[in-house]
Amino acid sequence: MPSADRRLQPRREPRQVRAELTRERILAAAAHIFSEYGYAAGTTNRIAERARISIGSLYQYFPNKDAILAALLVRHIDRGTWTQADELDLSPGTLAATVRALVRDAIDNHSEDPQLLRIMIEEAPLSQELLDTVDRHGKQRVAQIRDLLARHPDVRVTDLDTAAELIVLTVEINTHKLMADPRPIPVERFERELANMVTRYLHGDRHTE
Amino acid sequence: MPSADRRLQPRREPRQVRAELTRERILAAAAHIFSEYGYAAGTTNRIAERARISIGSLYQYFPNKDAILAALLVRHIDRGTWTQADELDLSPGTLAATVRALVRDAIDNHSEDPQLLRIMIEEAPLSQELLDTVDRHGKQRVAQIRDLLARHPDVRVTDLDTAAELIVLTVEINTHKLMADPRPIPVERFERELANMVTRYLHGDRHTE
DNA sequence: CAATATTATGAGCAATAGCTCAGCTCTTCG
DNA sequence: CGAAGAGCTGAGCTATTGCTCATAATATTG
Repeated sequence: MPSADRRLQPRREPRQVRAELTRERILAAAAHIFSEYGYAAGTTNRIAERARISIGSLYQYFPNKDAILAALLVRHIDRGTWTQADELDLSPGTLAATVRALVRDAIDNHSEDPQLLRIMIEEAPLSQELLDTVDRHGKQRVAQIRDLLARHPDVRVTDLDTAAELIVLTVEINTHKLMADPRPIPVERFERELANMVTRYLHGDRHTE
Repeated sequence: MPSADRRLQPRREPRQVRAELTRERILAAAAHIFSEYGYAAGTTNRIAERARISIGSLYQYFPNKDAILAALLVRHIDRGTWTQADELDLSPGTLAATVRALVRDAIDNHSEDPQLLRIMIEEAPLSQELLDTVDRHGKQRVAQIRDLLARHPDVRVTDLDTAAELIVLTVEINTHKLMADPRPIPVERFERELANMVTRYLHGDRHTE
């Protein structure tokens, strides 16, 4: 009843089932369109067309184009399920297995729609807020891995902070490229070697220090 | 004298010094603008403005916006100077030093303008031709590294193809992220650990195989 | 079955971008 | 000097895109 000039968030909440469905349709369509055309060429009209709704309806659910991609990103982050440290075997002699589990996690979390993911983080003009969200999750993940390294008896690297950062980055990013590119190398082989590399790094050895 | 309707390449060749200078000015301006605004928001008008020439002149040197970025990319690739295998010490016990040289190479080649480089390969709509050029250089680099691994007596990994691919990707991409991000970790530490990781991987060890 | 709230529609506005072209200025050279 | 061609100019055309709004359709409620 008061202030008659809001309209910051188009549509407060969907009240009917129909609305929920439409919202989902938009997101699904957007995922397809962005994935196929990229962010810039993935126009809102194209998204509406694919969702089989009018462009006007689309803008009742999202205040602008960026918000659509933001919703997709948040959804992806929320879905991302990494195995927790307490589900892992930390007894001596199990480092190789532990690392392999981490690598597999990364691959699983990127297998859904690698192309879309790439576009979300590489092409999209992420708002500061979104960037912060992504960053927060990244830092959390690094801290988690750092903690794991600290607990595992087989780990012999000294600079745990750098190691954790390096590992997360390496695993994440190699997975990215692996999924996005037309595989130049079989996934299993790549997975095995990537795990090997990380494992050997963590074991430390006499040649480097 | 014949066919009066070409005009595929605006401006065949600069005949006067002035023209060369203008061309350079455009490229320099474009590098700045793309680097600051990104590809989409780096408009041709902005580039012309920064180069202090008219928009019309710009289009006498480049047929379209993409061509400008293509020129920048080609230039970067051409400039990229990787140390050759025959400049490296391949005697036993030198693997750590060799790897460190490779890592340093990567960092050097990205230190000029990391932001621009990121935009060139991540945001730009590269033509198939350009993609091929990039790809060709990538493959060449991988082959080079594979060869190096095969020659070096300290290398104990068996799957050289996968190893080469993995190393190039890892080093390249870690460097990327390192330069682009507001450093969360000092460069030297990261460089050292990255080199350590690769070195230990190549040495192989008893824990993995 | 009204009356009201919610959801859907799509023509079209405003902004912006890539790019053209008719004509100008400057350089070159006999 | 002066003519011819190389190089430069920038208003503005064309196309596209994100997004609005007046209106209609559908759902809900009393």
